[in-house]
Amino acid sequence: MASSTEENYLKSLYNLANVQGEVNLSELAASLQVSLPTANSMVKSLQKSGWVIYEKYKPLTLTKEGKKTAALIIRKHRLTEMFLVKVMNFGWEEVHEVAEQIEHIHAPKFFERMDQMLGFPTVDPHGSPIPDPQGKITPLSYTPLAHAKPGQHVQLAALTNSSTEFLEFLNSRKLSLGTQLTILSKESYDQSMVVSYAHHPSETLSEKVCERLLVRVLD
Amino acid sequence: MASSTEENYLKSLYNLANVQGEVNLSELAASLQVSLPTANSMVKSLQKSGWVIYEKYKPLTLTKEGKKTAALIIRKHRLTEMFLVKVMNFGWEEVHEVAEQIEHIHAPKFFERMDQMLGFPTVDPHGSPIPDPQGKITPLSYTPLAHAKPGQHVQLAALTNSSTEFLEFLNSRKLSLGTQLTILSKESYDQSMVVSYAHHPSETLSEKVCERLLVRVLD
DNA sequence: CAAATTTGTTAGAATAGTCTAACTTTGTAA
DNA sequence: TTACAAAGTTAGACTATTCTAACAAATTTG
Ligand SMILES: [Mn+2]
Ligand SMILES: [Mn+2]
Ligand SMILES: [Mn+2]
Ligand SMILES: [Mn+2]
Repeated sequence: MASSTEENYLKSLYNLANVQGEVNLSELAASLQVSLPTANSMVKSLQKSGWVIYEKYKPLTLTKEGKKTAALIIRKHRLTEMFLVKVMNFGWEEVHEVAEQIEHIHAPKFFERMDQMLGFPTVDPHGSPIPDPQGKITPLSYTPLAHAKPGQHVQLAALTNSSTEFLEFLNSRKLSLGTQLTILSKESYDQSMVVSYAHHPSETLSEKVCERLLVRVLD
Repeated sequence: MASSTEENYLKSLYNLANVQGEVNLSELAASLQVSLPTANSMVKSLQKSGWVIYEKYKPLTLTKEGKKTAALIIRKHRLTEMFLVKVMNFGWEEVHEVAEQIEHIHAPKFFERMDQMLGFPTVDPHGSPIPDPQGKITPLSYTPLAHAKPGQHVQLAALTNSSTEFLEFLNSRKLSLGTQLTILSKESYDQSMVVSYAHHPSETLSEKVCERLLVRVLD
């Protein structure tokens, strides 16, 4: 059984895994806000437990078991976030910190019951996919708003970043998942976009924001 | 900030405190299932933190701060149990283990929201009082069923023991909080009682059971 | 390529929480 | 009031998780 600490390491490794599925020790240490030697020693111990493949000076890879364990923690995290938003009426900007703790609760039935009460959701409040009970995850293929063309109609489907500040920015603009946008224009100088949506006839979004908004193209 | 381990020690000290408010180290160690030296060293550290009054070879007492901290953890525990039963449809015999973990979550708003969704309950699913947000607890004054007299009408109000086995026994007899009982007779040989209640014209309850059932006398 | 920089490793130490073995104090009972 | 038992303490050790300082390997740059 993984400790909370180990679970957080596995989760970071899973989330950091890029195309190669490889992660540098430095990235891992930075993401968990621990020193390099701390990450180094934990990685060795995760290897002993069979969750990580590690060779001196080489990048890290999760084993099959490690990936599954990580995915199941992410499942608990995202189900919790959905539960907090849908059942307990939290805002999407308030749920991450609580979920960061509740994901470590060992009580299968607790999460099964959440899942059931929520009607077996497939995405969390930020549009990220919820791994299934076997740890399988269906990656969603949305487009960054930044890639959309003027004149297109799109619907906000997910975010590539769910920091509290970003979520509060979206709240301030009344942007939420499902919001339908029309792209009015794109400024070629700074890649900012002018969009319109319900009660907002013209809103300018910076490139940074447009990169972080994932949309479903409607036409 | 107390660690989960420290919180469990405070909670045990609080629950073990007898009339004098004093607890022996052995009781504490037994209740937490740790060795005597483990409890001894933790007690010293709780003293350093100002939660416990301790002198070599003397019984232990919680400080005012220690009592409040303990009561607030118990509050989280009992609110959680109530939430699991009322909102998430768990049985009263299933909630203790989960609450034992969730009581350590640091997220005031999470518990405030539970409280609100539950309509600010004053007792948990086993009839134990829920401390208020200031850590104040209103002790309930119920009578053990064992003290009731034949002919009396009583209502099941709380339990002095909430072990899974006992709760499953009560489930098997369809006994739950609120059940109204009529005492038919008491066997002077073994102190067992014969009672009747909805759809149960005659049920015999052992002395052990009668001691653990707390009732409100209706007439 | 050699130097500089970044990345990763090792050594050594600290804290929290736990244990067993050995010993001491306190309380009980003959 | 001594003797035994129960309760409590100390010493020493172990694992988990973390750190800083010192050093080494790998990578990038001029
Ligand atoms: Mn999250
Ligand atoms: Mn976490
Ligand atoms: Mn309980
Ligand atoms: Mn607990």
